[in-house]
Amino acid sequence: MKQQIFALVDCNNFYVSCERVFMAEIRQHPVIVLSNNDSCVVARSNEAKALGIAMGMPLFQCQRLVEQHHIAVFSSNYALYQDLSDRVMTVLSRFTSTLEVYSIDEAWLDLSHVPAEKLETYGQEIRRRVLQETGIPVSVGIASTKVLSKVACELVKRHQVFQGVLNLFAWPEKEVDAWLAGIAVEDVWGIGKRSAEKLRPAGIVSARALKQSDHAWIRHYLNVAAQRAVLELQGVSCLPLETRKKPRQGIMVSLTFGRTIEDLRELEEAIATYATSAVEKVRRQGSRAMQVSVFIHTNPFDRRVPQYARNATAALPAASAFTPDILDLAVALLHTIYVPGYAYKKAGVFLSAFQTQEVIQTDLFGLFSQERYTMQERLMRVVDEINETWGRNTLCFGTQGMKRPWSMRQLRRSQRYTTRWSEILTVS
DNA sequence: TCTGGGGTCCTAGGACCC
DNA sequence: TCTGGGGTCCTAGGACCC
Repeated sequence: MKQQIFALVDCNNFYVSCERVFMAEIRQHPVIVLSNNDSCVVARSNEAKALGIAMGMPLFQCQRLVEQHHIAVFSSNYALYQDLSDRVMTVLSRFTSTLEVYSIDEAWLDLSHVPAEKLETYGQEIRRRVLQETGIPVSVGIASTKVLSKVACELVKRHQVFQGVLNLFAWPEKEVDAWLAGIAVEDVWGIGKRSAEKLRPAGIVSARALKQSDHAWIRHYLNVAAQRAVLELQGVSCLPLETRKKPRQGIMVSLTFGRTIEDLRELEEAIATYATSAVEKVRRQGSRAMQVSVFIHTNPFDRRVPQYARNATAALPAASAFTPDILDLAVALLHTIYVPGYAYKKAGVFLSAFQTQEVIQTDLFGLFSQERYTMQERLMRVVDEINETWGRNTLCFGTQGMKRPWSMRQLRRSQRYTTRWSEILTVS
């Protein structure tokens, strides 16, 4: 069988790069992007990394660095990032018939159709096209397995000399092993901090040591995921490309509030808002949900306030993607777990036990008739279309509240340049 | 003062069945 | 004295990922 060729394309500091596309003045400047509520750092430019800003660091912990070095700070602008991601993926799809979109900023391409001696050039061409058509810089790692292509990408980012593309096929194994020795075992895809801690006593601290270990022993000592990582490092492909988008098995919407909430009425608004958004996602993937879960909790970081956390789950009488069904149950569940007197900081709604919309479950009494489903579906389609065209929550349910004073803080969001006419880039 | 959100897969253990 | 054994399904929790 012919050797499969995997190319991983990874957008460099993706969220930062998205902001830079529309703001020439921050292209040479340290930049960070924050998580919801402007709390933690989730993306950093190379300049910001060099200044010592760590991934996941709360903003207040690096506030001084930010001021000292005039670091540009952004709230996350998911509408912008998702749209630019879609454009990047469109460009990539022209280079292969087999594309796996792995995350918002990464994709695997099957390059088995490219002759070995042209791989490097092909990778460079991918980079050039993506940059030219979207403004996003990417790194390309080419190898015989997914894990090795991840390693290649990591090396590209560490060493300027590769100029954005590393094809591991072009290097002797000895050379590759020397590079692997410089990569910590927890930086191997699939090996996390916990597993790395367990590997240390066995003297396995680098990717090279992991590669040279006995995969059967690793399986016994850790688990099957770690075993696959070993085999993949050895060039045995265990993780195939997955091009079919599998429908989600569960859909979660959970957000930290901009401030704490004590009032049941406000919690209802939050739960209703999250439930509405979750069921929208369920409809978008063509499913109906049978099971609804709700959770609320106080701020676990705040030691001074009494803590409380609970969740509740219940099943609907029949699977539904009709917002009022989900909304009613979610709010009812909230009532079963709400206890007054706590300062709630976060809540969430989780929908699961999906069925596809082709399946119609009817019952003896005609409560869930075909007509009823059709009517509900039509109504939801109209609501979705209006909200898509005129912006989220143009049409919404009363329970969601109007002002939503608890909603998240996003003080530094850039314009949604590519998805809202009113926010399009102006040139003066 | 200030600490993200949304997923997947695997495993162990209990319930249940024959 | 001595109290089977194997299979399946479900659930909760752990680990990992971006």
